[in-house]
Amino acid sequence: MNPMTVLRPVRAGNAFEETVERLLQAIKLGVVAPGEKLPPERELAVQLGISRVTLREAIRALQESGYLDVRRGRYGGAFVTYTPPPPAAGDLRQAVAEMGVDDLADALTFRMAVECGAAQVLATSPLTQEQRDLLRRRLADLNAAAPGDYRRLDTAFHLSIAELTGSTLLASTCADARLRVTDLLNAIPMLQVNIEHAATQHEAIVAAILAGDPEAARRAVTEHLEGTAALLRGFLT
Amino acid sequence: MNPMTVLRPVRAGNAFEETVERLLQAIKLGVVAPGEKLPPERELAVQLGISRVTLREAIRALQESGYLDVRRGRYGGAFVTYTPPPPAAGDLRQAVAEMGVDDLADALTFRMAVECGAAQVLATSPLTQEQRDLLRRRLADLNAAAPGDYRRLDTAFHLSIAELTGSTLLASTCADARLRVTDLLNAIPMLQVNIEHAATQHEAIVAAILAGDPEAARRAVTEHLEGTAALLRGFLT
DNA sequence: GGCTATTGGGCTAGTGTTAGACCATTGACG
DNA sequence: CGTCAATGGTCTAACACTAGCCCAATAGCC
Repeated sequence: MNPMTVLRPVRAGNAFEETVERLLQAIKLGVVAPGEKLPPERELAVQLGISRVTLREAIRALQESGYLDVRRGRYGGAFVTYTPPPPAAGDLRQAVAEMGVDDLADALTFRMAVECGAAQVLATSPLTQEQRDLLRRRLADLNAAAPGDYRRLDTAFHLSIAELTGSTLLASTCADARLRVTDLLNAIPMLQVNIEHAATQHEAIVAAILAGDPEAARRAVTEHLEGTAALLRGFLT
Repeated sequence: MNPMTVLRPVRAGNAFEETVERLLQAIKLGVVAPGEKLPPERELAVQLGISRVTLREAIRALQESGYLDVRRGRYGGAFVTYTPPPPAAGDLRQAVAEMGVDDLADALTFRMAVECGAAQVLATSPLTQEQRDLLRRRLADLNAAAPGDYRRLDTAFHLSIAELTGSTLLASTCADARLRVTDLLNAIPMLQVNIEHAATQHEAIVAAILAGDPEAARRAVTEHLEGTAALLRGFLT
């Protein structure tokens, strides 16, 4: 048993760095959509389990980087100004290079495993009508998405699969996995063909889950993610 | 998208607590077997990314709890004294009660998803002869295990599946998932029937992976874990 | 039997983090 | 047009954590 698997760093960095990372997650994944604001500092600090001082440092850093617009007074707050930049040629190659070959392979493998696992588990669970409706609604939202909202709603759709399993651990892990490839996904131009192709695959995933067919669910998710993974791996020359 | 999924606590506790937890993982999972010693403090502190002072506090706590025997001087170190206690009647019920119903369900779901995902991914990958041999060796070790070594080698076998995918993230996640049910597994008496049953299932998992059949791998892991999960869920009354 | 490399034990000065209190600003509402 | 509740901005004292240094014990080796 490889000791590095468990005797790895206890903390990824200091509290400030981890907080910046976490807020960036919320922004980039669209948990807090552009134009919306983060919860009040006092509340958010409690949720994140850190002091308000540290939280404020992180917020200031994001403000200076142009992700947030902070306004004082009642009805004020930290408003999200970030919108994913439209991908330009060369962005993808650069994003892959920044990430590093090993980390990319790791991230893709990780995502494949946890998302397939989540879909399989959900397909095995008995679902309430409410849960079925939620899943279908997320899919419908995605299919009706305006171009600027597509990535965010795509994330929401994928994450809702993990969230519906009822496992907080699994949902967090899927969010983490997704985040590790967000910058790469944002660097891929959205072509109409691809969106239509993805829509078909999303339908297959939902159908398999609702039919309670774990194998079909697993296969549909694999196929869906493999498309992106293959594209990105193409840059691992 | 549920904000709680991403706006959750940044840190599980202070550095001391997290370190104790991590070392306990290494000990309970058998990463450091009974009688062996942890790496030297200076080295371990670097690996864990914490100061030696904090590490020493954690080690002292584990020493006082009877997990470690610390000896000074050259050839000294922190030796593992802990061996999993033989399960007694009532232990399981108590362990389940300590954990809490929701956390147990969460942990079981989580483990099911990530281990199935790992097995599926590994079955999809092209494996070198070396990797095939390692997997078979781990299985053989487990089958030849003395009673006192069974759990540790079982853990090693399960984790090697995730490690062989080459994804550090996935391996860590599986280790984490396994740990969350370790205390429960230790409270289950090991019956010869169960061991034989498990051995058959382990063979099926390895066979599916070596055959490159992701679906069979997924099904075999599901079946294997479902046995334990069903048993534990029986205490969720 | 002494030497010495390796290891745990302990100290200190400096930095990171927290909790809590109080101040400043803002915009809706009466 | 003033009030006020909600929010960001700031300060301080206490605590946690770190890096680096030196001391103490131990077991093997010559």
